[in-house]
Amino acid sequence: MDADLKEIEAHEKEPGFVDGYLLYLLASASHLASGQFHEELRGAGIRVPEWRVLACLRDDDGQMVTQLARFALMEQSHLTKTIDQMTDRGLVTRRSDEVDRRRVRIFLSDKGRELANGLVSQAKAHEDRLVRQLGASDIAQIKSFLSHMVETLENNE
Amino acid sequence: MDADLKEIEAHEKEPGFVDGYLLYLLASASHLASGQFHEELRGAGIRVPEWRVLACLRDDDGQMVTQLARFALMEQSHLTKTIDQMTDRGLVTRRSDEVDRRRVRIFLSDKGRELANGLVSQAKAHEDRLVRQLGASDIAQIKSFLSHMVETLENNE
DNA sequence: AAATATAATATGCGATATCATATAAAACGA
DNA sequence: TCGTTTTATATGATATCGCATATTATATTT
Repeated sequence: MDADLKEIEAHEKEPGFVDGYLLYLLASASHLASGQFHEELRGAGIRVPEWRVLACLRDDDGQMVTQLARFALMEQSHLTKTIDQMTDRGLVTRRSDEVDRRRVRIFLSDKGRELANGLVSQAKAHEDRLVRQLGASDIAQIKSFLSHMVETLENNE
Repeated sequence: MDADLKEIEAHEKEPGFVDGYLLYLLASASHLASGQFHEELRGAGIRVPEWRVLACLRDDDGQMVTQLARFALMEQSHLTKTIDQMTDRGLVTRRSDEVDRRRVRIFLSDKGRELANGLVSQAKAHEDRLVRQLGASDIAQIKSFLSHMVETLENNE
C-alpha cells in the first residue's frame, strides 16, 4: 500500500487551506478565547455588545455614536439600538453635543461605571488565566503585532 | 499647568484597558482584516457563513453537521439553516451516514467545489496582499502562536 | 440668506443568529 | 428486549443584526 492510499484511509488529506489561513486562525482564536469570557458575561446577565460598550466607555467616556461603534466593533444602527436598551437599564445616558447638535455623546451612569469596573476586573483575571494556560512567554510580542495590525488596517479602509 | 491637566485637555487619558486587552486585540484584528475580504465576498454575492462552509468542506468534504459547525465557527442550528440555503442554491448536498443514520454528512456539489476553489484563490491573494501591507516578516511565528492557541482552547472547553 | 451638499443619528424592515426544544436514531442497563 | 439515556439534527419562536433610508443638524456654495 502506498502512502497516498494510507492517508486517504486515515482521512488525513493534504494539509488543507483553512488551517494555515491567517484570517481563519485569527477568527478561531478570537472566537474560542472570547467564547470563554462570554460565558462569564452570560452568567452575569450581560450581552456581548453591552460589555463592549461598557468597556469602551470606561476607557473613554462621552464618545459620539459613530466613533464608539467603530471602537466597539459594531455597526452604527446596531449600536443605537444597544444604547436604547442600556439606557432603559440605566447603564448609560445620551447627551447631545453642545457644539454640534447632530452628535450624540454617550456617558456611563454611576451604575454603568460600577458594572464596567467589575467586568474589567473579571476580564483581567480571565486574561491572566488564559495567558497562563497558553504557557506563552511572548504575549507582549503577540500583542504588539496585533496592535500594529489593527493600526495599519484602521488607517487603510 | 501640570502634566495631568495637559493630558485631560488633550483628551488622552490613562492608557486604557481595552487597547491592551488580548481578546480585544484579537477581535479587532480579526474584524478589520476579515472585513476586507468579506467585502470581496459581498461583491461575489456570497455570505460569510457560506464562504466558511465552502472553505471547510473543500478541505474536508463530507463532514457531519456538528463537526462542520465547530470548524466553521458557527452554531449548529444556524449551520443547518445555512445548509438549507446552500442546498437550494445547488452548492452542497446532504447525505445521511450509512452507519449512523442520525448523522447527516454534507458534500460539495461540482458547482460548489468550483466556487470554493475560486474563493480560496481570492483568499490566498488577499492574504498575500495583507501580509505585504503589514510588512510582517514574522507571519509564520504569529500563525504558529495562533495555531497553538486554537489547539489549546479546543481541547479545554 | 437661500439652496444644496454633507454629516450624525435614528428607524423600518428583512435577514440572520440563537435558544430551547422536538424528533429521530443509537447506545446503554436492567 | 424493553425502558432509559445519550447523541445528532431539525424546527419554531424570539432577539439581534445590518442595510437602506429617513430625519435632523451643520457646512458650503452661490
